[in-house]
Amino acid sequence: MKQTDTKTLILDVAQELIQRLGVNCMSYQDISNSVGIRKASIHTHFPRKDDLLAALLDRYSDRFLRMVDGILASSDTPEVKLRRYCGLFETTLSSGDRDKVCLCAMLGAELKTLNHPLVERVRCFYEANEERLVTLLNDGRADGSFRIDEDVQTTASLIFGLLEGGMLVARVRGGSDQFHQVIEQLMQFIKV
Amino acid sequence: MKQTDTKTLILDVAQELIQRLGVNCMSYQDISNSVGIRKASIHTHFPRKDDLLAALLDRYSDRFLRMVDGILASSDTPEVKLRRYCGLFETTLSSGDRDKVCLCAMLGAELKTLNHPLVERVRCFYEANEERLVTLLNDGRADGSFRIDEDVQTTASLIFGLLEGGMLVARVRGGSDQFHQVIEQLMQFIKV
DNA sequence: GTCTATAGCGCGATAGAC
DNA sequence: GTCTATCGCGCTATAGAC
Repeated sequence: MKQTDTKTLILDVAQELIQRLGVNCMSYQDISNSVGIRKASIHTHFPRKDDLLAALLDRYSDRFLRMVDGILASSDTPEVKLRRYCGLFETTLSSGDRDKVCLCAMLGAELKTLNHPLVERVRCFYEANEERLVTLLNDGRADGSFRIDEDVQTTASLIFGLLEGGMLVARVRGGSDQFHQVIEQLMQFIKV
Repeated sequence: MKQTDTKTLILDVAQELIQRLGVNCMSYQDISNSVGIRKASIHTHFPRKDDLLAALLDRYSDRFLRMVDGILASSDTPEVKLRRYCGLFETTLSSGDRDKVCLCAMLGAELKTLNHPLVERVRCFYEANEERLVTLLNDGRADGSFRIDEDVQTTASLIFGLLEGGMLVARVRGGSDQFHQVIEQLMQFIKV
């Protein structure tokens, strides 16, 4: 049973700050205050800010996609699987101070301020999610639970865009409650 | 015939910078370089940065909602009106360097870094848009062109969330082409 | 690995001449 | 209204002691 090391604590705090404020309002000083370490010491673990962001994105992407794959591998029906997938985004929005969005939603919005290696990571996260959605939608179409016309990829883009982008909008209006209803209506559109 | 004054030029450049990079990467120095004026002179027109942002949001909101009201007041069918409304967002994404999003989409993402008077303006923009959408959807339901179940307000939130939030996601994947297809599929969901 | 100290830069904002 | 000059701050990053 290993205790949480400093590196992990730094990543935890950085992630929370970005999810709330954005990458350009997350500073080594802010992390320093929360972790209880001097800001110069952070450079021991992550020499440059891009190193920290790359490590953070890799960790986040791994964790998130592992949860998604867990859902896909379950024995649930496609409809339940899709609901559970949407639930991942709902949980992010409603957890803690209720003002956190997906890490890659914030980074996507601030994409033009990121360096190339980070841009690629965000893009990969989006693509990986849409790939999983395509699989899920095809399964649901095969067993007759979803009514999807021709272009499954576009439907996947629609769903992901609504979840990932819509949570940024939902936060402005004040809530995960409204976000939940929107997702429910999306399900009605897709269900046969 | 009045020529474009400095104040307008400053707002134009500031808007472009925010739509591309976000509010926290828009500086008086950047504006200075593009407008061809020293950065100290900008304070003559907008003493504090929040003054500039407030004026910018008011101008943007007025212009955008005037276009929306123009669409609503036209003699088009509800379906055409909705397509034209979606077109406003498509145009933003495909104009210029193809990497601009709605001003209030960026500000919504960075909401937690804004001061209260600005937060209210973003919130009002969202509400005003959803109000117009509710009207449009009710019209379409009345004349039988839209098949919407019970909760028109939720459908409006869904559409606005997909347009406003989805354009942030679409920009990452590379395009207004994909965004256009997503909107087309949304129309298929809504049409009777 | 953590600390103190500091370099070097960009930022928003102000003062005062023209 | 625009300019030059400057202040004070926060930022990323580095150097060197412990």
